[in-house]
Amino acid sequence: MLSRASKYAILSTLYLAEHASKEKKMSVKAIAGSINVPSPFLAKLFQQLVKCNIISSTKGPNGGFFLTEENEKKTVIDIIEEIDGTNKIDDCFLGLAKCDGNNPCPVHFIVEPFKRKIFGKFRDQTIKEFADEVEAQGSVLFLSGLEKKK
Amino acid sequence: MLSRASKYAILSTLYLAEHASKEKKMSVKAIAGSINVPSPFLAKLFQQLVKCNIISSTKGPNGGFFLTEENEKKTVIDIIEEIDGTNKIDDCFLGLAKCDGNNPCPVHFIVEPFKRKIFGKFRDQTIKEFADEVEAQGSVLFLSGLEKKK
DNA sequence: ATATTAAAGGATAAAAAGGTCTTTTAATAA
DNA sequence: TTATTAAAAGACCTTTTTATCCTTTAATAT
Repeated sequence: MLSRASKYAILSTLYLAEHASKEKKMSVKAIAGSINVPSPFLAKLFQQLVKCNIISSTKGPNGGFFLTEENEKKTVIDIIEEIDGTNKIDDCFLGLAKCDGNNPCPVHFIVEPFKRKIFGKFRDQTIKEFADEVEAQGSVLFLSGLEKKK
Repeated sequence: MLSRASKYAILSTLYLAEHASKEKKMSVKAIAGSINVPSPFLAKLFQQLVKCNIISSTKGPNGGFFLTEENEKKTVIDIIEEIDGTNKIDDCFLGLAKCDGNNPCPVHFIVEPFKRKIFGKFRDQTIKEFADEVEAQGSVLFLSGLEKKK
């Protein structure tokens, strides 16, 4: 459903929202190390995210990545659409080119409500809101290994 | 979530259940043509499915693929596990290596009920039962294009 | 100003997934 | 028993995805 690339992008953007700020920018390496993602790959993804204004960066000493208030208003759907492309998000679970209520695949009516729910959340919650919820609920953002001490 | 290969395998097995029988075997080409799947690729998948006794085949004139009563008792999960491997089915939506109630990814509690529902169905319904339901509900099995006339 | 730091950019490599083709084997109809 | 048919087997090829590396550019601390 989601490519590994967009999973990385989502997790690291949420991580940025939680741990970085204009005053405390984070380097690719630090983030990649924290959430356990290959850093050169993440660097590429971040280039893309900066270009489309989902995250921000500055170069040089004390440079790094962070979110502006504008960035914080973006959504997870924005990330997915940027990385995976608009079209792929809503693909039929069984691969039918045209799958809808009139033309349902064998699991359409099970998958539909789930999609509605998760993409609704991804669309309606800002990154900031999402990150706050993640923090409040103690959700996990690192792919593997043990949590890094704060 | 599912590879294209296992999507093809599921759709074509359901198609077999509905349209083929010991008396009326179907060739790869016929099936591939009907559901709009590349036939050499489907041929490879069918080899695998025959080996693990999910579908059956005979060679020669009037040969082809069909389901025995034993085959009909297999499940969609059996197909997925054979094609994609046991492990991949239940992967975390956001790619966490270890994602569960104690260690939830940010969308765990949305994804969990969906997985429970769809994999429950895939596990508990036999291919035969599933195919009958598909037929009763008029679900679509062809990937693209128009339905072939019977 | 200059050295240093960290992102940007571009080129490439490795791996996985998806897809094709040709030869061999086995069943059967004639 | 032979020609024919259709699957089995195995070798390839292509595209996409994932991942790495090296050079350039731009901040900034000194």
